[in-house]
Order: sequence, then C-alpha cells, then structure tokens
Amino acid sequence: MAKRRDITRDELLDEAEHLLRNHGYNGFSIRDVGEAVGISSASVHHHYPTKGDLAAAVLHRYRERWNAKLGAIAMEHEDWRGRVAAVVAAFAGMVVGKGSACLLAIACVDHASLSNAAQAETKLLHENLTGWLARFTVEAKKREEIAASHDAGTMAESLLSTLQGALLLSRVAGDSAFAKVTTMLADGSMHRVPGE
Amino acid sequence: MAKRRDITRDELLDEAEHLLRNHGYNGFSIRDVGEAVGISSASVHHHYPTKGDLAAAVLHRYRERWNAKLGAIAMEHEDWRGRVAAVVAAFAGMVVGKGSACLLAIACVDHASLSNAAQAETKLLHENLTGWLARFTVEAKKREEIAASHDAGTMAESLLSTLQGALLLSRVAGDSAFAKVTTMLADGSMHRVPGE
DNA sequence: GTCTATACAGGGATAGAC
DNA sequence: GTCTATCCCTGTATAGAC
Repeated sequence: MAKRRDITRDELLDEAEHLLRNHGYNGFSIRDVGEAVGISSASVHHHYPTKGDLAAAVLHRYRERWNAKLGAIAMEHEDWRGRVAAVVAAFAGMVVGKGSACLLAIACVDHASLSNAAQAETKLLHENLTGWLARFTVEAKKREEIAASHDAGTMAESLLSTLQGALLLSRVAGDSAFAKVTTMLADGSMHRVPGE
Repeated sequence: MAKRRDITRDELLDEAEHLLRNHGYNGFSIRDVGEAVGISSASVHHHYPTKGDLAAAVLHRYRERWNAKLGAIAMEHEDWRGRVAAVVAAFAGMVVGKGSACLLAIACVDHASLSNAAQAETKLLHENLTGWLARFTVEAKKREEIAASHDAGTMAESLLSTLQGALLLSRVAGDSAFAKVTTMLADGSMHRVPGE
C-alpha cells in the first residue's frame, strides 16, 4: 500500500515532542517516532530529513505556542499577580502531566548534541520567554505593584529559572513540590511591595 | 603490556562526570570514558560492569561531595545570608566552568534512562540538598532572620529550584545571567525580613 | 507518502589471552 | 588490570520500488 493514512506533520511533532520531553534528545530514535505514529523511520525522514531538523521543528512549534499563550495572558490580565499566576498555570498546564519538563530545560541539558538550527531555536525560546516576563515586570514596576530593587531582566530570568528548576525537580520531588513552589511564586513573595 | 598505568576509579569517575554533565546520560558512551582516560571500553567495564553502575557511582560521589561541602558551610557560617551566599558560591564553583550544569538537573532530564541504582541516587541527592537548605531555613526562622511566611521545605525547594534553573539556563543565557540571578538570591530579596 | 532493504557507524557488553 | 576481538543490537540515513 502506497499510503496508510498520510500522517500530518503535527502528529509527528506531537510524538517527537513527547519523546523529547521524556527521554531527552539522545534518548529517543527516529524509529521510535515512526512507530508511535504508525509509519517507518524512512517515512519520518521524508518529512524531516535529519533528526536535528525534527528537533528544531519541535522547538519552533513549542516556542510559537508559548508566544501565543503569553500574548493572551498579557491581554487577559493587567496586574502583576494575575499575570504571574497565569504564567505559572500555563507552565503547569502545558508542561506537567504527560511527561512534565519544559523543552527549554531539555534543550539546555542536551545542548551539545543539538544541530545548529535546534540550538538557535533554543536561544530564541529563551529570549522570547524572558522577553515576555521582563515586559510584565517593567509594567508592574510602572504601576508600582512591585519594588524596583532589581532590573527587569534579572527578575525575569530569576522567575523563569525557578519555574524551570521546579518543573525539573518535580520528577524526583513530586508534583506537590512543584505546586508548593509555584504557589509561593504566585503569592508574590518574591517581590516586595513598595514602601516596605 | 598487561597494565598501562592502573587507572584509579576516581579518574574514571572524573571523566564520566564531565561527560555526563556536558552530554547527558545518553550523550556519551563507555568508549568515550575509556578514551578520555586512556583505556579500552572493556577495561572500563572491569571497574563498572554496566553503564548504569558507572552513573550511579558518579552520582554517589557527587552527593557525598555536596554533603561535605554543605556541612562545612553550616560550620563556617551561622547567619542566613552568609549561608545562602556560600551555597550560591559553592554551586558556582563546583558546577560552573568546565561544563556547568548540576548532575541533579541532568539526572532529572534523563531520569527515564537511568538504572534503578542511579535513580535512587538521584532521589537521595535531591533529598540531601533540600535537607540541608531546609535546616538552614529553620534555623534562620528561629533567629528571626527571615519571615516565617512559608514552610521551610517549600523555601528550600524553591531556593534549589532557582539555582538549578539558573545554572541550566546559563547555557543559553550566559554566565552573567546566572551571576545576576544568584546575586539577587544572595541579597536575600526572596525572603522578607520580619516586621514588614 | 509510504514502504522494504540496506549501508554504515556506534554502543553495551562479554570472552579469553596476557 | 588491561588488552583484542567479537557479538548483537540500535541508530541515522539513503536508494529505489510502489
């Protein structure tokens, strides 16, 4: 049979993303992706010539998803606490459950194994995420919702670091540990209210 | 020649740790370890029968090193800020530079690939690290150096999460980003002083 | 777009000599 | 304790038929 069901690229990316999250870049094979979706490894190569291309595509789609999500959060929430809570919820929702772990963390650990394209996507992913968080921080400072003790870039990096770390550690610490840490974040305990 | 130079286990562990940090568990081979230290893969297997055993040994030694370090910090510093600064410095020293990344983060990402022994070591590593940090937190609360707004376990987990995340992200964000985040941590901006 | 077949490299692990 | 040789499997990738 010439075609079994004409796999869509999204199906391929879904499986690749799932495997990448749970096993790391060197922990899954093109064959694994094919089997999961019901085609041969040769067919996977038809859609994405190399494993590096596949990983770059997965990262690209992931990044776009995050940008859409953070843009929506920026629209839906105007206050700092609301935005932080929404970001935390987004991380918990997009990322926890079927395999936890954010692709950014995975990509950092496996950075040396990635293709140039995938490394570039990783850098962009980090820049986009911190960019949004820094924007939120700047606006919150203008509204005097948080103290201006540190620059926005550093606060954004710190917030992202905590989220990434907590997500990663949840594999040994359990989901409840992640929930506790993010609750602490969302409570705003990281950022002093001005006047104190 | 029967023996070229009688490799010590520590040499093997040094190289294995270096490779594990920089390439992840599935990103290096037993052959790589052997070549780096100057022996064949078969000889590596003589010291550590399986790759899982080797990884478990690396993690075990790493954990003991951290426990020794944190014990020393507990002795040398009595105040919260001093201890946090020392922990941050220890992370920067033990971990940044030749390959950054903490083995705990690596082990979490590659968790599914690890042997039972290595997974158990990972869990212990996490427990030991959070254990020390929680102890520091409890004592700081008693001395009223920090507010008792959250339980010690959560604060410890949060502190460790931030450190792990910042270390990981430094691969794309640069060492300066790690420095800024940890400076913010060491300043104690995470933890309100009581009475505010 | 999918398949089978295949090339080729690399990885984990073992056997047995020295 | 180290070596060489080897087994067997897996991984990436390609060629060419359907």
